Amino acid sequence: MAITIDDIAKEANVSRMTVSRVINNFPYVKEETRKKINKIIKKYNYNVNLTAQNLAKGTSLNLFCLLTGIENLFDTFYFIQIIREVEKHLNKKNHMLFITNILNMPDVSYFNEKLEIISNLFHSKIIKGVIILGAAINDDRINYLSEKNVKGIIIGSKWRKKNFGCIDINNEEGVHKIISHFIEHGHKKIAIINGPKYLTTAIERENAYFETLKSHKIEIKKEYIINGDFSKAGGRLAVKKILHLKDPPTAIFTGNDEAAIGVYEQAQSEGLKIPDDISICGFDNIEATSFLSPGLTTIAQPYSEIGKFVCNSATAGDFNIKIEVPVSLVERNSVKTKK
Amino acid sequence: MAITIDDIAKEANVSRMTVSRVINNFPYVKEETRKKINKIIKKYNYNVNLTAQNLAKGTSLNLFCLLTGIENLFDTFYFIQIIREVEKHLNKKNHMLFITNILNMPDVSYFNEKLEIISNLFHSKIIKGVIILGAAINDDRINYLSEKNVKGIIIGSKWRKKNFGCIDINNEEGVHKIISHFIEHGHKKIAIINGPKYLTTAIERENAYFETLKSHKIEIKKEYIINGDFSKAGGRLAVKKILHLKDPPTAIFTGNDEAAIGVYEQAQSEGLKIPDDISICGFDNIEATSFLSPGLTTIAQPYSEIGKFVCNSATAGDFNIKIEVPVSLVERNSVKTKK
DNA sequence: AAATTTCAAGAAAACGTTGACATTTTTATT
DNA sequence: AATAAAAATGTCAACGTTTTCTTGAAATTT
Repeated sequence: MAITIDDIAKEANVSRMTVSRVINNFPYVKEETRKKINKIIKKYNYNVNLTAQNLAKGTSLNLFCLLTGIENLFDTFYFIQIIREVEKHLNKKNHMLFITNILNMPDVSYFNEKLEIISNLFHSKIIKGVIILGAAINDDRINYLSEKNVKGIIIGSKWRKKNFGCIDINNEEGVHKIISHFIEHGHKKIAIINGPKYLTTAIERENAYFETLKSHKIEIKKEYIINGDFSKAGGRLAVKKILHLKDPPTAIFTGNDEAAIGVYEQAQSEGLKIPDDISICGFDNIEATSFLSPGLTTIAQPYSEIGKFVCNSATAGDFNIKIEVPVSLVERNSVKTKK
Repeated sequence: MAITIDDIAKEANVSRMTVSRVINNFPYVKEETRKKINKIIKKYNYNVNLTAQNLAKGTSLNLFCLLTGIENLFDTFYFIQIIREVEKHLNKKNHMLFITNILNMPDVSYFNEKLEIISNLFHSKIIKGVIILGAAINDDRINYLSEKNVKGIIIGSKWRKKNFGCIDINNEEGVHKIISHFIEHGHKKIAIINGPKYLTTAIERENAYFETLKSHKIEIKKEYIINGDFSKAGGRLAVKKILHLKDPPTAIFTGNDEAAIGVYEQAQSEGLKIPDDISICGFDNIEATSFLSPGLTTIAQPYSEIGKFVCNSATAGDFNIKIEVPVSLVERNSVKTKK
């Protein structure tokens, strides 16, 4: 049906091989012949068959599959920052990113089917590897792929699995910077809205909160630890609880920026002024917080750098990495000195 | 390197063909042989080579590529609703959706390279078709792909191109419902914050605004037509302008929901009460507006239905469609009767 | 018991390319 | 002009499957 290399060869009165050389820009083709062949290729709108090419060459296409779960609108805020940067760097290396959506729920129909396809695409060298965002501890998707010897990189998790490298930020460092920032501003009553325990991110941030307070000899109060889920709704709920305490905190560290958005909304809707009545710090520096007023002080993830690491490792086909990148404090206006 | 069908055949002491029959679940293999072969396949973790399979069969993988431009955070709000539904329906038919990000900017580096890859993937039967979201009039990406005889579907645009079908909502109907809704509530001073002229969506909505006002014999005021860009910032800016009019409108139709978010923010930050001081209607019913208070009255796109149409057409390989789906008014609390 | 049908399996070619090697043509050197 | 070197092109097998055709054995019918 479609035009093949043989059709072009016949029309040009040359062997198939000469056409192949032209396609692949190889030397040893007379300029005149090259031009003639190129003209015919244009004329017939011929496309190399990547399938045949791949089979013959034994090489892989420069495609990566980024696995994510975009059901949750707000996860998307974080994912999108990473995706943009990973993509930017991959583009530079002439690689292409495909995003696909598979929730971490093995009982959802098509869970196995889709992962099976990914596995097959990988082993058939159609995709070079998988990049996963938002992986939980014991993530079922990764377990499945790892078992099938699919290789890839996990972004934003310390949980590790055979065949998968991982890259994550230094959460301890970030939390330390936040808590120190609060303390420097005279705060001692510091609450935390933590995240779900199936994320290493949440665990690390919570533990670092404990450690830092301890090292500053500040008493850890149970009432100041609010179980959240890194969601906006969780942020709102947490504020409602905290406000009714006899001795409310003066500062809140929300485990991520999304929860901070909820905190802002609830606090402001209850007539509280930020930062006068309550100081807040987030974590992640997602673009979506740029709409908050006053500006949210938070920890910036080096998105671009993460993208670069992922890209280098992925394009080199070296998935056996474990990288931790540093973070920085972005001071805006949500923290005020306590008198 | 990787295990092939021949390796399995040799180990099982059968011909390659028998293994192939087992892989494809064909008859005429003794149950005993089948079991033996399956065991060996498991043992070696053998995967069919899709590349070879595709070449031999001449078939296509069940993959679709959804092309979008997620640079803009807010476009994402709309895209994600569509993507979710398209995907849901494709899953049901055992097809898989890959999302990839290419901005409609031909001068951006890698523009051609990436589109060329997509074209090749299509012609090599690795992807079955392309689905495009957020296409502009004369969209460069579509022009490129269409020229290369890549087939696909354009969602949310009336602009048509060879090899591409399109599916869109009835914008006239939606606008008519909004304006009528305003008028029924006693409003006659109705402003519009329109969208960029390179989107058929924006043009249709604006034209329908004129038509509907005319048919109701309401004078069209130039000051009530604000040039926006379907963005939140545009919404804010528009409100600033409108407030300083000597004779301000009592109702605002924002061309989409995103702009409505901006309108809410600006209006509320200036102390205006919605809907008491100003009534507002959006368009699209994106999930992100669920956070607005009071709830935004808007036009709901039948996302699920759109997804179904796209899916049916795509899986059938019939891209020669032109579908328009009806919309409905979702009444919430952003419109009040004018006394 | 012979003839027919069904079942189980294999052999060879094909899918559209490229890699390794071989051959022919052109150019440069003596 | 003969020879060597370089350039241009061609041949054939290979990549890992499936399709089509063939063969032999087993089961069924006559």
